[in-house]
Amino acid sequence: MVTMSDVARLAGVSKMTVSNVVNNRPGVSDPVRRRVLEAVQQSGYRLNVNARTLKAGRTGVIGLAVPGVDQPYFGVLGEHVIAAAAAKGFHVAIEQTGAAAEGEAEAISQSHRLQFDGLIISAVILDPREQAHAWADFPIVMLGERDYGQAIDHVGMNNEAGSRAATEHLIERGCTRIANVTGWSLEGVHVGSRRYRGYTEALKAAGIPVDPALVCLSGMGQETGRRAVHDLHEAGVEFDGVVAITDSVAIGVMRGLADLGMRCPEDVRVVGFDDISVCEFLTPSLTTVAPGHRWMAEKAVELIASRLEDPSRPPEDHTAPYELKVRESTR
Amino acid sequence: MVTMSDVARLAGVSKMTVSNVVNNRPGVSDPVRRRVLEAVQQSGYRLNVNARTLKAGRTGVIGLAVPGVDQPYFGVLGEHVIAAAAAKGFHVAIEQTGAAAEGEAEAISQSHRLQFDGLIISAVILDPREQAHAWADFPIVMLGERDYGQAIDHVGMNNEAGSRAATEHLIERGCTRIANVTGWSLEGVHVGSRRYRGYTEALKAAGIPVDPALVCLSGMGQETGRRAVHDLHEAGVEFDGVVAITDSVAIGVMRGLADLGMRCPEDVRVVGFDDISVCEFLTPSLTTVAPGHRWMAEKAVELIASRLEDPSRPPEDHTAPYELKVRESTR
DNA sequence: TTGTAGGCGTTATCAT
DNA sequence: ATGATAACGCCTACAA
Repeated sequence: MVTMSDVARLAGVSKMTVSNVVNNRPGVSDPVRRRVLEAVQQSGYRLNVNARTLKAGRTGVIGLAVPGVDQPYFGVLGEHVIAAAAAKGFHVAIEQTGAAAEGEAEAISQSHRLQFDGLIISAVILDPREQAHAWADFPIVMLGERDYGQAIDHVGMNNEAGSRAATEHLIERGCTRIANVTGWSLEGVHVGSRRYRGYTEALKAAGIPVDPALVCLSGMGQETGRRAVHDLHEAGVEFDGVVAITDSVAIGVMRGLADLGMRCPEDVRVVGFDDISVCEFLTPSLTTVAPGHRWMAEKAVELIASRLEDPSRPPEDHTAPYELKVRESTR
Repeated sequence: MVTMSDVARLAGVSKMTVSNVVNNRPGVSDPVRRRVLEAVQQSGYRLNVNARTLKAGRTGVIGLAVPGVDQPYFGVLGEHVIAAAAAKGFHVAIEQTGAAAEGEAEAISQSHRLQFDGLIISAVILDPREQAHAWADFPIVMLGERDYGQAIDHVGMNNEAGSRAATEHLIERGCTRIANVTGWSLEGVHVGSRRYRGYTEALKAAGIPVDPALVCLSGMGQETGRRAVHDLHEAGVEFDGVVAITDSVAIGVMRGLADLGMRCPEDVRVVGFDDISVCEFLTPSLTTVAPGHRWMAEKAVELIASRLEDPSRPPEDHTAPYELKVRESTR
């Protein structure tokens, strides 16, 4: 490996001067600078970031813990986090939690404080307050939920408002029997319960009673959406609209409708959440709530960076703007 | 930050003994070991991986350079690479190249050799041979293409055979006017030209002439697939089957067909490539070539690991098994 | 079994 | 403007 010392010898200067040139610091005369750059070229020298960060006490790597990058939503999120981090000179190491509590706890407490300058975590299961002891002044940004009691940096989206807007939209379109195909549970604070709340608020505001038969606890995947529709059908439940917890679930729902010969949007209107890129190209294209991925990613990286600069800064809580994208599935 | 010295002082031993205990090395008496572990507990000491790897010259991080994790195919690939790497004790840092030559060259030559133990790169544009000088004995695995002249470790899929199987399948189904919606160019060695070749082979074997009017150079996204269908239609070209270069393109194609009131599979049969998870849930579900993501990911990580152990090992070239998944779009 | 010395590649600090 | 020195936290090699 070519080191600064090698370059220094080659250029006939000291290590320090090489360091100054390589890092574009002032206080080096033009001739010397030229000589050093030439030596760098010749030797093929590359800065050893590891050594640099050892000195700085930083690694330059931000961890991003998500359930799985194979899920389109997290893929898109990852894309934006990587871009935002790159803009600030950070690399991103992606950790997969498998949407399991152990995976998430692992991601937080295990080895990360050792390798990463900060962690952006999209916790699905874990209540991070339970893990508070594990990180103590290590920069963590929670993504996707709120209600962490201001104890921790957080970037969320407005789940209630988004879900409520989606439901109101269906009501405006004339739906009266609107199903909510949501996550695993309505208890606690998580995506499912939040979005369910938005759903019920919209119904109540419109004077429509909440019918438990229309609420499907299904999970979060495509297959679960499909099964939910089959279940509703088999139970003889009538419905003319579906608010799905995510686009993936909505896609499953649309597929389930097709299985049963129900047309979308003529018989049943469907709205999703996330605005993954395939939505626009489905037939029918899928109406959805776009949660401002880029906005969230940039804010999250910003929070990590600012906490590194000032570890004592009080926690901040940000909420991304959302937008309802109306497409054919609710025409 | 708590260092080994701190722990050593606390336990009343030397740094070295702490190091030995922390790394589970033999040659430490039980009482001392216990005392050290206690001190570690009390102080909250964590090993500084950075310092260790500065010494060892390794970081334990493998880079994965892909066009973008927001593309479903690369999301799935990333998922498997991360899992395979984790099984061998590596972290994965994902780099995005944006499918641009600069991005790819950057990913290879710029700073990575400094941070990563190896790089798995899915090069879309770049011919890596042109960059050969840039890495010299840095473990790189090329993903997705072949014909790198055995100069470099490579894990590919059988693009020709897969595409040929897809085309043959359409022929068997009775299609006679089969379009190929492919990448940017038919020249050179890349996914587009490879799969185009498989397409032509199948046609020739069946005695069907290759009609240039049926070959659409469109790009790689959903939108480009849709536009290709519109273009064919506007040009008055008749077709009853489409071999799309990727599932994303195929999804665009299906959407384009819907735009124009053409039914799939009744009027036009469509087959994709990649087997991204949404295929199964589309209406109609999409027939596609599954390229063995997991197999490729595991092999790639294996190659990095083995090259780290033996840098002089000759380059290997592996080809993943593929499988045609027949679904409704070609019924 | 335990400790000491030296160095990995870089940078901050202080001299020159 | 440039250089010498001493860290950063750990590990290898050797000494005790």
